[in-house]
Amino acid sequence: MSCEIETAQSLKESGRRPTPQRLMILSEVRHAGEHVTAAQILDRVKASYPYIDASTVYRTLAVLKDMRLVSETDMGVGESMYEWVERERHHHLICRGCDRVILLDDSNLAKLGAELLEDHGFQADIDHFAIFGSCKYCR
Amino acid sequence: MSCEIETAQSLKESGRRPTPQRLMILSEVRHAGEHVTAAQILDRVKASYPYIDASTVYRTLAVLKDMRLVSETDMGVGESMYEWVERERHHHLICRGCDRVILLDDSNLAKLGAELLEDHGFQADIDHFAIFGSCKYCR
DNA sequence: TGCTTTGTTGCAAATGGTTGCATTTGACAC
DNA sequence: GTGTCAAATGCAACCATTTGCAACAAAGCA
Repeated sequence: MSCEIETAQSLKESGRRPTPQRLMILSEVRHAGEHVTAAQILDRVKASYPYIDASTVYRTLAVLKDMRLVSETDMGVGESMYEWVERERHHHLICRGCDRVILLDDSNLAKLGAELLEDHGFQADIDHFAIFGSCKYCR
Repeated sequence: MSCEIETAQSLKESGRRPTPQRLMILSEVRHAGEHVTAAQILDRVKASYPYIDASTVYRTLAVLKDMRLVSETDMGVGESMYEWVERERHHHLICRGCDRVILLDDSNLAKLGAELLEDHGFQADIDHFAIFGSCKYCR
């Protein structure tokens, strides 16, 4: 909960309040490496503030998702994975056969986004996709 | 539960059993119009067979999804929507602003699928995508 | 300063969906 | 038919997530 002044400002500007809870949560998401689950965030915030409730975590993540500061992705395990949206956008190809996860840079999906904009005037939020299928070894 | 002999055969061929429950469920999905929720299927099957359990519905839908006979899509409402996979594949663009749903034919996503196959040898199961974003009126 | 409005929280309860397990059923071989 | 075995079912318990609500706390305004 230190270098989040910028995000706090964005929250304020959209008529929301940068509460301590929210700052703790967003700091955790931001400084966790790749993907984190809501339960992990809850645990980590609880370490410094044990009174936080799971619903607050989920609600905050929804707000951050709305502001497109975090992405939520269903990677096929029981829970959603959350991630701070960095400048380097990426996606995942997930094999149903061997559960292998292949990293996919943004080029293919950026192309799709451009097409949707051109063909339908639709600005697609393609931040972090998980595409299921069969990898080359399992086909 | 009448014209499902063909599907029953496919079930058998993949070492699964075409049980009455499964036939009732798949008949409901097939003859419901576009998208149905698991709860709707459960209700409708219960009308003729009240002992059916929700878990059976979910498990059967998972099997049918596995066989790529139905698609499961998160359209942004709480529950997943299920749909019989017809020859005409399609997708949806969902506006976060006005909740408008734009029908999208398969061409753009088929192209993406072909690219993924070529670039990564990955056979993507792109049966029924829901892509969120902003429509031309809300941008 | 006090009053009101609005956003946020924590709690509890509900919801959608999954899982473990004992029991039942269907398919197949003898 | 009868026995065997794996697959499928129903039930109950469970898990992740959402919702309703009362209490509270900023922010805006008289």
